Amino acid sequence: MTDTAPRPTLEAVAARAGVSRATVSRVVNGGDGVRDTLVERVRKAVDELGYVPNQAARSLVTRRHDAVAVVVAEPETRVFADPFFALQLRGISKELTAHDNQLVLLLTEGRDDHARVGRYLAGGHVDGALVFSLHVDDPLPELIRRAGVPTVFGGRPGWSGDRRGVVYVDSDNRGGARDAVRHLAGLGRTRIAHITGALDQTSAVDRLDGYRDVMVDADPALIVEADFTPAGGERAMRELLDRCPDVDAVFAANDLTASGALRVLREAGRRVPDDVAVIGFDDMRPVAEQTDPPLTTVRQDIEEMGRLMARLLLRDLDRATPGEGAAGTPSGVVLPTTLVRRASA
Amino acid sequence: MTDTAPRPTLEAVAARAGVSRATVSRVVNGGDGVRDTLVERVRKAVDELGYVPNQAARSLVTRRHDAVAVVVAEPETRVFADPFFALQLRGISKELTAHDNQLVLLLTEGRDDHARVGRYLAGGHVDGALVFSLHVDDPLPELIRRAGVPTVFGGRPGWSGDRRGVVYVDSDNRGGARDAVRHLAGLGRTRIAHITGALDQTSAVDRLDGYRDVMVDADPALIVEADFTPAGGERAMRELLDRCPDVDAVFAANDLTASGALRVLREAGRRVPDDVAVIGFDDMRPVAEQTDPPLTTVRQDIEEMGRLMARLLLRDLDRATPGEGAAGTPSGVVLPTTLVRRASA
DNA sequence: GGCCCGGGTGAGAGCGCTCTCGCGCCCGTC
DNA sequence: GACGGGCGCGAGAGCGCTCTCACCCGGGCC
Repeated sequence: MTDTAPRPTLEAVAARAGVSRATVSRVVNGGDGVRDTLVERVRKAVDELGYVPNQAARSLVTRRHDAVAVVVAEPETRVFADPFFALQLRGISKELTAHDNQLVLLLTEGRDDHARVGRYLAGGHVDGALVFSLHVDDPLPELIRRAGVPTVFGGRPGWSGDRRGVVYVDSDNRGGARDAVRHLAGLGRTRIAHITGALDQTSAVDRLDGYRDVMVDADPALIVEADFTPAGGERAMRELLDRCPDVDAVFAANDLTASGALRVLREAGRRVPDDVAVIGFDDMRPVAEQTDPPLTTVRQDIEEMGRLMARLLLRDLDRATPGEGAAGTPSGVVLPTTLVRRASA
Repeated sequence: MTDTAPRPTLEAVAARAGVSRATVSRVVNGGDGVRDTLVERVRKAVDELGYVPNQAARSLVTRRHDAVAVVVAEPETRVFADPFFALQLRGISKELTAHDNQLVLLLTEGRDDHARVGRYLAGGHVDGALVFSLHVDDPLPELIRRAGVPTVFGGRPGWSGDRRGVVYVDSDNRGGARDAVRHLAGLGRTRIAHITGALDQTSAVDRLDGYRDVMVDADPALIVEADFTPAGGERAMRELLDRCPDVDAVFAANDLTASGALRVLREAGRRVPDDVAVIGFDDMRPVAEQTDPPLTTVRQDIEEMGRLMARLLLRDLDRATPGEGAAGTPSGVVLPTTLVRRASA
């Protein structure tokens, strides 16, 4: 089966159907303005020959690629530590597939790669880009702006540059955090602590803000900075127990952090939730369901985030004029979160 | 910044450098056989104009795309439940990037999608494919064979079709399983059980085989089938305790399964590792390190698997004649595993 | 019955690149 | 100093497609 049978061209189909290349082209691209009998004949020829349009030739003239780049910053290790990434990708993929677009994945690794990505995007190989850029100092957004490629960001971008026309999709980190803390307060807890995420990411900042929204005049000692990792959660929890032995609830910036905190609490002989109630964030199933006790946490619809990002981008691409006259475009879409009650709070 | 400045073409660069298109093309593609002074002039013009070659035009004539498809079967939920997928992708991405190849991600969702993937691959949009196809009855391999696209599989393909010339990369599931079981035996355990994975996947079958290699005349009651999930692990462990209350060690097909088993053991009041030693497989960090006690497990170098797959494919693509005369091609490459000792065994 | 209008079709010009040729020039050789 | 061999370069064709434009033909109108 290694016959390198030359793939049939438009020309071949045209010859077989007894029409011109132009007519075949019309049929292949929708078939408007072609007599039914001819459409039929051409379709038949296409089938018989197993004709598949040459995308390269098509792109050359249309300047359309029907391909979208998904850019993921690797340092975003969080992205690799949990199924977040996979789920988001799944949402994106579904949406793109439904619109016959391909997904070109660009994983970046440190600073050097930014240039590569910038070059690639500027090179006009794809029609648009979906970018996950959650760091505050990320140079990527600026590069992308310069490349002039329609883009939707995943997560509220935290950089300081020109923000006009920036489109992003995020979950309601702040609202979710508020719900979590309110839930703890509703349980009668009064010494509610917060272990933050890495504060160079907007999601961590937003969750902290949500906590503060509810705990308006919280004891500053109840806020400990961590980094979204279990080890960070352990460290923070130890510090917390040391500083505020009377702590009776902890809202952790994510489930991994919560799992670390949980371990330290157990070691310290504190019962969860009786002595200390704990809530996480993300609803990372493999973690949240396996902790002891299972973790109460804030769920976000990750797959839907991906879908939405893709949908927004495609809508943008379909607008004939990619000019930024798109006044109707919302610059940010925020998806709701829900509190998932398990045993830890 | 929405200036749709027409991207410079070879022609433009040629004009600016005062040479012909052909010369610019030569320089852009390596610059052999061009005088240094001219190379210099052309490079300068390229920089000044910010010239980026039009990939579509290039592909049209070279029939090369410098792009590789990565096909992941979605039903492979396992792939989404752990960082396996992300890590493998990372390895693949690194290797492809190093060779200036793009990564086109194809996520399939049920049967209907197979046709889509087949069409895409047959459409000659990519130079090759990396396919994760771990199911026994998967129709994908056959489709791919017919598409005539150079392909490397991730995981030993389990299908029953024509196997000649099939290239795959796998970890040494069988050897790793042997190591795990031998370790348990070395601890003096005699009633060593095995909770299998989903046996329609070759990895599960191979791990079971490895167990059997060591436990040549194992009590069949010690083998319980599960499905790679924590819930499956719980169910299997309960059954096991019921059937063989004297069980003193468990080798679980993966870490998730082990975590489920661990929970049941704790509920049943069995101490780990004192009463029952437990070993997992995969070294899925977020799980293996968070269990109580931390899980002894078999680690595989997942990222390296990805790299290797990409490397094999690229090597294949570089061979001018893609004909299957490649007698030197190993049909399968198996990566070693290592036992990671933690507290559970 | 001639004219015009319009829908359906085909001819042909490119899109931006690569690659084959062939020409010219410089060097080495006798 | 004439000649042959190569190396460096440019001209030009063509990859497979889209899209504009002009053509043809039938029907409605005056």
